[in-house]
Amino acid sequence: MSKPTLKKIAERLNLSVGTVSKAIKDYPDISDKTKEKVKAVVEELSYKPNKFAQNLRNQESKIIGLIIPQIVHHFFSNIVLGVTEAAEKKGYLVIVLESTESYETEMKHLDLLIERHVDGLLLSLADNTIKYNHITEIIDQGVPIVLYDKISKSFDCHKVVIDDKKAAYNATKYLIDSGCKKIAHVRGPLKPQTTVDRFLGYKDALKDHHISFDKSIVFESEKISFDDGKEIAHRIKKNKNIDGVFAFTDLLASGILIGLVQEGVKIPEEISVMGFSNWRLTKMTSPSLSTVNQCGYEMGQKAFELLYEEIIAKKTNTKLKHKTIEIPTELVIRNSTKKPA
Amino acid sequence: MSKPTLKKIAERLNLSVGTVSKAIKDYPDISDKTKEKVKAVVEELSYKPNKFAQNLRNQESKIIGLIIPQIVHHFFSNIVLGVTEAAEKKGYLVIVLESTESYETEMKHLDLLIERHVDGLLLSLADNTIKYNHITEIIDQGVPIVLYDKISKSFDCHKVVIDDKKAAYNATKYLIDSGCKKIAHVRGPLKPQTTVDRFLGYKDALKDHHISFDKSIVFESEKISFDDGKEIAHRIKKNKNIDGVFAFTDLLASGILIGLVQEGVKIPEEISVMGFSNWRLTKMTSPSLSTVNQCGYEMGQKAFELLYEEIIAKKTNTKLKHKTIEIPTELVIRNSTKKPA
DNA sequence: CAGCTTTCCGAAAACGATTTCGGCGCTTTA
DNA sequence: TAAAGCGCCGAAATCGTTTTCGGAAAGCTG
Repeated sequence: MSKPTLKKIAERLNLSVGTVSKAIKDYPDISDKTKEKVKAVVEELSYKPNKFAQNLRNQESKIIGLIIPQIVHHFFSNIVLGVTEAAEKKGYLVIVLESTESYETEMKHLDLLIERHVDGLLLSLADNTIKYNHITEIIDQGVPIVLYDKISKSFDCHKVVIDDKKAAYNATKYLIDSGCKKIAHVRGPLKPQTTVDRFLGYKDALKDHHISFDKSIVFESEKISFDDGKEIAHRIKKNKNIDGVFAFTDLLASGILIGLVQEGVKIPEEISVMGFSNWRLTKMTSPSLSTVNQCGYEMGQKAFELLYEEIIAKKTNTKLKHKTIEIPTELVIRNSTKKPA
Repeated sequence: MSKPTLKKIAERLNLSVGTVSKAIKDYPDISDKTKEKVKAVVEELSYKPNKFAQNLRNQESKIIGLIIPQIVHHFFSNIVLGVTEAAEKKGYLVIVLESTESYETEMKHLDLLIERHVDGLLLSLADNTIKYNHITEIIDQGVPIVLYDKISKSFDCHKVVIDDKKAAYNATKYLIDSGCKKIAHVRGPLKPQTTVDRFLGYKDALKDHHISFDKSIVFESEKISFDDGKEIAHRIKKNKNIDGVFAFTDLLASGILIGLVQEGVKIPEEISVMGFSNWRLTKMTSPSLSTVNQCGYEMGQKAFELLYEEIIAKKTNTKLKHKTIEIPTELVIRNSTKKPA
């Protein structure tokens, strides 16, 4: 009738619960004969150990927490997928919580997860997180944690990142190689590391190819919206010399692209447009948008694998050297950029 | 030092664990004086009850399971968000698992969640799920479950759906009202209820407005891809009379839209295009795509609320009449459709 | 003051699984 | 034959909380 337990199996076989438990887990001090008997009953009743009891006894939940800035976002939902699948393979389930880019909810959700005794945490910092006490506290408590995507160098743990600078460098280089002489950059807000790194990659590429950096054709978008992109497109068009645009992210890039098209600019003949992130929509604009692919799925996988290392290290009481892994990016060339000669 | 427990508080105050527990939970048989003393210590040590022990004792996990066809999808990730936030308000956390539209993984993941003793389940059926034994078993076990989006009428439980038929009716009606005389429909595969319902809504709208149904301008897309849409656009263009298209989903609709534009068709002057779902990208095509908005967030919220009812009903041993809630949709009119006179 | 009700608290039994420790009975060895 | 060894199993503590039941002490009545 009700759920089978060790006790019931034990009573049925005239054994003690301890013996049954050990038989199931193949302890060497149980004879093969009783092991067989026990396993037969286990099979028959399709016994599954009670997770609540296991959790309490073993002091582990086999659950990890994943804090994500916004789930409604192609890149991030891919991360969720990568984490979940990697975790499942090792017998872990995942609780996902949004920080909505807010420091307060980040803290609140971190607390919620700690309260639930998650075995580990995966965290991407909210944009307005500038104090890290809540995180160092967690580390001090000994809870395994891995940072991904938006990280900080202020503390020591495993990290997984996109090499934004290198990716931006390559994107800009591609524009140069395809003949662009005056390449504008549309960047995001000042603070987040990602916007800074992409800007630096852009700058480095110019420098390495002897194109002088021109501050006046670096546009800053505060809101990073599609409409913002359109508005910036207008300003770009006014500057007759610009023949290439590298945008901080696809949302902006697509706004710029559509904006330019609507103003009658020929893409890519007159202006090449390059985005960043490989959002789903980039395939569907016309012309389709060249961009940089960030593999969220892979990032999620790697992040979990590192976390798993931490968890094991904690169990076995070993200290780990913390590393920072870079997930490679790749250019996805579509029709918004000219082909190199 | 280590985590505070009831025992430690009890020892410190020379009380028994039972008393401390009851003091914290404001049992009437504890004097106000001891309650105060206990609560002071609780505050001081910032005691949090151990969830593992609570779970075991109370036989509840305060976790619900959410099975979703594909998380990497605007509509579904909004559902995740709606569920998570509603659950959080009631003290529940959510474990999200993908079925990837496969019957086998749906079963596997359901099992995984049951094993973890989730307090309830939210499920959207995979497309190729045709047997329901695994679900009726769960219902028989007494696990609260609510079906959302892709449901089946084969068994009795709370359900939350979009009224696809009505929504499709309204979308088609809008095309008719704006002057379209020959409206094509691009539908998905035969089986899923959603594609059938949308098709029926389309048909009904034609009938109510005395437009004869023409089987030859109903196109079926097996893969439901952007490229499929483009290919169908080609076929639509060949049929000189078609002046309106209602597509099963935005992905197809955008493929059709872009396909038609590339073939030189003027949108919406020559052909109006209407999508379904209000994907993010619909704002960004040119022209932007008119569509039907499905509010995933709201659906997620409602689904959890119903599940919560079930959970409470189970606790209090009451039987519920099961209902099916319809989440309203709305037309989002952009530039791919003519304005009604 | 006997008998009664309150008021307040403690003991202890759950919830199930895990693991240590010890011990019984049998075999081996000197 | 006594000592030592080994194979096999059980008892019991433990994880931390919840809740029932009972009982001691205090207050109240007639």
